[in-house]
Amino acid sequence: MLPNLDEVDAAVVAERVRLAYLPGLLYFREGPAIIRALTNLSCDPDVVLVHGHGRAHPRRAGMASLIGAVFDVPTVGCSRRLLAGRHEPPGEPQGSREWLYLDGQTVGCVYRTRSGVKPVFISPGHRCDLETAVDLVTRCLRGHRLPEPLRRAHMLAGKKKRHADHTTHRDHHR
DNA sequence: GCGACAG
DNA sequence: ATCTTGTCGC
Repeated sequence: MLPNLDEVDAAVVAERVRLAYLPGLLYFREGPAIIRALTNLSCDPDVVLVHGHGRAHPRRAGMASLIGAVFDVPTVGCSRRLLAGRHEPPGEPQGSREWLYLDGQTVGCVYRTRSGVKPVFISPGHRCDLETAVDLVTRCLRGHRLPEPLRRAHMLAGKKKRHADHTTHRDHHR
């Protein structure tokens, strides 16, 4: 939780993906697992930071937008790569930012979370505006490229996957 | 037709 | 995402 970023709850699930990844259709592939994980949380979050885009999507309906709609919870999208839109390159110093435009609309922000690394793409998902989205990500930074909640989720997911793979590939299962 | 293309 | 060699800074 803010402002210390202490972990107050966590839920991790392991599911086998059924669909191939298609740009713009990530939700169909990974949405189900995310929904299940969020359902397993003990506490309901005030906001969900999603590793993916929100409004910065060809149809303005990225993973963050859809996950937010499912639970009617505020969501913020934060991605490492651009999916749609155009922008000027942000300055090198940490904190430098540029708007992300798509079809004449400002759909996100290209933000340099730390100097020397590629910027991240922040866009509001559900029940959130761009200003608030950038503010949330900013307050979740701890000197790394990605905000702490996403790094934490990544680590937990990796742990879960390694354990699942290990368990599945053991001989004494046949 | 060519390039772009979340995870 | 996953794979994978090499380099850089705390």
